[in-house]
Amino acid sequence: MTSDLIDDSDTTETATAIDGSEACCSGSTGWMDRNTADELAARLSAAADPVRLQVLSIIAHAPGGEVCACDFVEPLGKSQPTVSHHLKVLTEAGLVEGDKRGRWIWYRLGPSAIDDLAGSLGAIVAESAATT
Amino acid sequence: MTSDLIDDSDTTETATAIDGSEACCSGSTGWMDRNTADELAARLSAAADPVRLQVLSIIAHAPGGEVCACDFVEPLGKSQPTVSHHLKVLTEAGLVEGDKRGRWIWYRLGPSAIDDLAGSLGAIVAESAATT
DNA sequence: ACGACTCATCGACATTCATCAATATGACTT
DNA sequence: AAGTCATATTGATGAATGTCGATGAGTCGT
Repeated sequence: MTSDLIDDSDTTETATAIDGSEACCSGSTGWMDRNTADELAARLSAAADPVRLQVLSIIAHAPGGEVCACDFVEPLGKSQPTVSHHLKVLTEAGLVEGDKRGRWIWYRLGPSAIDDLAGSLGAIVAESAATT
Repeated sequence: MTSDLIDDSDTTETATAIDGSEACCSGSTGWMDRNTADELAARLSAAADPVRLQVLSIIAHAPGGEVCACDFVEPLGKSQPTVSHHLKVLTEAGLVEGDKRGRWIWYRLGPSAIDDLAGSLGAIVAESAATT
């Protein structure tokens, strides 16, 4: 096993912070541990849906940056329960926030949540530049 | 319907380029159409998996930016077919590329594919700054 | 208080997906 | 040619997910 062209001892020792402890220098010496991967994957999964991406886009294009929940149903062509479900997923991921004002709920983009997500993605390849 | 506090005529006319034609000014006037959302969601879904994120991270941290396929099995703790499956998904999404050299296949990150993905995500909120 | 309206929840269903064991394919070695 | 090794494919299975109809939980106006 292990192509034997890379003989850096035996594998599996590279993943750090498996026991929950932070990596020493905050930059992390090894590759992404499972806990971090699970967390990032969960946030990415919240965004990796066409309907939810459209929701985010609609909010981003709305004057004032706010959209009433009821105004998603018709443009998306999905039922009200389905839209409600997607808004819940986005909210739990922190990608959007909802303000209940009277009878309506106004949704806006979570503060820098999408940018943070994009940054986390870019950080993976950023490590590559350092190693290469 | 439609909170009637936003009375910009009737909805559903905002989505452009549904018939495949590009938006006029490349900046797109309306929100993301379904085709674009499907495509972005597909690429994001390829990255939205803990095992595949670890694969990307392992490659990014590898000296030379290349990793033999066989060197994923042990660190990931997944079976060889499972790893092969994930590498296929990542390859089809353009996130990684594989070079078959002799008996082994060496994987490296796709050229700027991850950055493009992160950029597409950031572009959503970027539209928001323009509208707000 | 009643009715109308907005949104969330529940139950059900179909689809997709991650995973593995078994097997096939292809490449190098002897 | 036979054997060994690396990777892909197949088939099966259990879990997660997107979707909707029906219903419930609040909120406003009359």
